[in-house]
Amino acid sequence: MAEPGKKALRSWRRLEKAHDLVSGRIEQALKAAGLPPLLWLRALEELERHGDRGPRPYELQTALDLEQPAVSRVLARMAAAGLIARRECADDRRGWTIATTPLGHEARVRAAEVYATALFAHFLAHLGEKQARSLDEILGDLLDSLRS
Amino acid sequence: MAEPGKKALRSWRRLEKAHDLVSGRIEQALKAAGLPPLLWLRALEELERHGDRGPRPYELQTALDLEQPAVSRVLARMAAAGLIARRECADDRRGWTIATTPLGHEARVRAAEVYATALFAHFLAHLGEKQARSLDEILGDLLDSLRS
DNA sequence: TTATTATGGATGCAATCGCATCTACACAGG
DNA sequence: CCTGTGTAGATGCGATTGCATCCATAATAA
Repeated sequence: MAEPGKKALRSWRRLEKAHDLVSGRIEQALKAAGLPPLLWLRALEELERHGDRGPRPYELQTALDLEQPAVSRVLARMAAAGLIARRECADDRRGWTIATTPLGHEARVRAAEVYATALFAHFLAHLGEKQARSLDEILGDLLDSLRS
Repeated sequence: MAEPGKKALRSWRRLEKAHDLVSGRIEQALKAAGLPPLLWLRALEELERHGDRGPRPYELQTALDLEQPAVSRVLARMAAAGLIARRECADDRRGWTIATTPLGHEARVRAAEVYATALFAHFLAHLGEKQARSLDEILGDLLDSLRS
């Protein structure tokens, strides 16, 4: 193939920079509001999605795309903070199921709000309708291609 | 303003994921080749750009977009690895100028090669010419808007 | 049953980062 | 010359991560 082209190379640098800037600002907004980091929000959202019987840690691993030790520690911290609770798992005594506490639910609601606001302020507000659609499509194709 | 729109929201998720996937793979390629991480490569490239009289640490800070302590430590590690050398700064005895060693130069060349190959394999090869141009433009506008 | 292997989770260790702080030198003003 | 303020860098601390390892239980097979 011919030279990658400067535009293409530059697009990667820009993607990196945009990611760093936006996620940095969102993280900062959460911290400023006295809320847990994005990762915890993701975990709480994933819990909520599971209905009555909370998921097992290993299920979160794929959903959050983390290494197993990372999951173990995040959950330990969240439990220590009172946002989740360990529930005995009847059919497998090695593991446990994750239950959201009322405190955890409240944190999730507030964090989601702050997150949405920050994401809008630091990303969505800077994109036109057409640009957003185009970006979504290009990145969707890219991800498909990367995973195949 | 109206609802952000699902496409727009999704585009952020996708940008995050694409960034994580691609940078993860590049980092992995460097490690597999026994080479230092991306950050070191960035630093070495920045040094090369400076010509004869190497830059001061604080100059790298803005170029690499790092916190000051991070710069201090990266440079300490790179010096320990023999890739750079501290040179006394005649006109300011608080600081020093950074000099690339032959070893550092060689590492930069090899890392740049691996980096380019990995970036192509894990990013550029998955983008069409038109998509790359569009991505570059959208992200360029976004960054301009974010920084203003 | 018992031995083997696989799997869910936890933990020890080294490396790294953000934040606050600290030291040393520079550059004023008096 | 001396004192106060600013700036270049380094360092201590707590938090987090990746990697390897370890423990306990499950599942399978002999």
